[in-house]
Amino acid sequence: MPDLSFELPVSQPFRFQRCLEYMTRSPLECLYEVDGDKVIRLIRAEGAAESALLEISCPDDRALRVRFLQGAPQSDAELSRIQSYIRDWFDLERDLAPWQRLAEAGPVLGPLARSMYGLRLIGIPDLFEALCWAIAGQQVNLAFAYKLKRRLTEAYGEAADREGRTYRRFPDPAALAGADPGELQALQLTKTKAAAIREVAALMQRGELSRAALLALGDFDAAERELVRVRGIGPWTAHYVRMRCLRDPRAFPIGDAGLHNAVKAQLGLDRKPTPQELQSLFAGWAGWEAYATFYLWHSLYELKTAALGKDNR
DNA sequence: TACCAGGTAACGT
DNA sequence: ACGTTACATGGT
Repeated sequence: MPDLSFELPVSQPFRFQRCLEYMTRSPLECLYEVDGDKVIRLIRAEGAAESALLEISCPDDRALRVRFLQGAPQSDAELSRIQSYIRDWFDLERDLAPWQRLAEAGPVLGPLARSMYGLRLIGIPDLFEALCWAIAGQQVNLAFAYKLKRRLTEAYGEAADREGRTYRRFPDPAALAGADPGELQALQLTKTKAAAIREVAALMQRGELSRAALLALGDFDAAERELVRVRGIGPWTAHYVRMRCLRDPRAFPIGDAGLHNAVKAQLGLDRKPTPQELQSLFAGWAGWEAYATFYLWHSLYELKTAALGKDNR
């Protein structure tokens, strides 16, 4: 196969390694492989007949280099959709300079914004994957959420092998719309989560719910109202999807337990912050709530790895 | 055993 | 429109 590749430019601030650090936060991740300075992922462009295995690297922090390891786009439209997917995944279109200035200026996020310089809000461009990930993650710790995602993916997703490794794609709605509820519960999803995932799958399969349609509403609050109509999707899940899939910079899952823990740690509180405290804290980052949340989430992970490093010494 | 985890629905007032 | 409560399930 000819060496098919393309580049996607990105403006500063951008540090590919920082993004990879975020992406390796869980050894249980099953939808991509981070190998040193590159990521490998199986992707299917919307409407494409076959999936493509892509390798993404970034030698100079100025442009992502994307190489097709398997499969090739069958048309310009297909190539363009793959490019959009990757721009979306790494939030390449965003001008991060205003965020960097804003965050660095304050006492709470200043140190974080400097140590995480160039970290982009890693997205989940596929709406079905984003919703299922959020639903799986409701009220459970992250490790267990990853296990649920892995079981769903291994049971219902497509796989491709290369050089002795297996790469998987999150299941399509069609695969889960008809899934047996008992079978989903056997994966340790609760009844509520199983039902919510089946409902989302059915809606998407019937074309009654799509990322394009949500974005076409032109208003993230309207998109949220659509999402919340589905039983099993509440405000947290809706904001999570606004943040990581719809790319709403103002998404703000204010009830999130991890966010509470992160704010508690950053402010040195002996208790979790109240909603009022969160509101007034985030008022300082108006317009960038999603990035503030993302950086705070990641600060928790850095705290944990720092603690582990100390134990291992 | 109790409590928590990147919540939600149902039901009170 | 709000505040409370029941619920579900693995991890620590």
